[in-house]
Amino acid sequence: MEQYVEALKKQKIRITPQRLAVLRVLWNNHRHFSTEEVYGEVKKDFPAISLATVYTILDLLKQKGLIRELRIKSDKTLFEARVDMHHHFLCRDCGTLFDIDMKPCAALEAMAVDGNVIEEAHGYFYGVCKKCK
Amino acid sequence: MEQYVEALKKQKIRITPQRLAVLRVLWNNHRHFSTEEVYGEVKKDFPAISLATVYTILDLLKQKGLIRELRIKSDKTLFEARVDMHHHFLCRDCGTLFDIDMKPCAALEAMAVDGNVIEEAHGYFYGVCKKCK
DNA sequence: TAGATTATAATAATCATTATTATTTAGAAG
DNA sequence: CTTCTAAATAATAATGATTATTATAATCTA
Ligand SMILES: [Mn+2]
Ligand SMILES: [Mn+2]
Ligand SMILES: [Zn+2]
Ligand SMILES: [Zn+2]
Repeated sequence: MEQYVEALKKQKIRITPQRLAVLRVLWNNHRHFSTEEVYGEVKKDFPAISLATVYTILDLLKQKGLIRELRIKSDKTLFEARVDMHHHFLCRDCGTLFDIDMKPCAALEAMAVDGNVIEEAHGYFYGVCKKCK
Repeated sequence: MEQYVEALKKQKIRITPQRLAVLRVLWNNHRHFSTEEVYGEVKKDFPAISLATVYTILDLLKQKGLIRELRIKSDKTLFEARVDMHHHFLCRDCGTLFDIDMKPCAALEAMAVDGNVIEEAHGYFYGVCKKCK
């Protein structure tokens, strides 16, 4: 309860029940959520919340670095609690989406050496997972 | 002229002026195109073409592996002629999008060893390019 | 050259996301 | 604790990229 308040205060974000609820959903479930899914979860405890508000809050939390945005599935944007660098694998058979932890890739170093500044790196892998194979 | 026909035949795709025109745009310009941009280019030589047709053709060419699809910019899908593995950098200042050539990352090997089959790998990098820095 | 199959053009529909705005709320100041 | 102002929310409309529909036209096989 208090950890969410702390996190928002640290980013100088006003404390509202809606924001706490959204943050709680993502931090309590280490999965990848679409906006609609977050909306569905939050509504359980907060039936009056508006979908537009969920969109706004997710965008805010992303800007402040409290959550991360994903664009691996064609249509919908996804969000997750993990903000450390990791990548994603999407199985084209079962549709499962899972995290991939990897060491900093050599390519990143090369870019930096070349003079560019990399602030974000997303590795999106598509294929067939070991279960489906 | 003949190379486009060859490419389509090899994939058992019916030859139509519209398909040749779309393929020509991408193969003659090594850039990243939105669907609207392809549409604009094709219309110069083919004023009667429909935007919906361009969407359909781009999807077909992608399925057949003749072109590649990109989803690094938030809203619009991009397409390009290069189908070999390479990655992309998007500068948040000037908006420039450029290719990054890199050796197969160690992460790919790790995935394969773990039993998954990777069919596609997209590295999306966001930051500030050397010009803007 | 004919005829079945497939593609195109025109247009409507979809649907995720964003914009708008009246109302409500958070939090600072007294 | 109460007041006040800036900011947030709810409700809803608008946007815009993509997809679906369908009548017409073109491809290509035999
Ligand atoms: Mn993840
Ligand atoms: Mn490229
Ligand atoms: Zn699978
Ligand atoms: Zn730049």
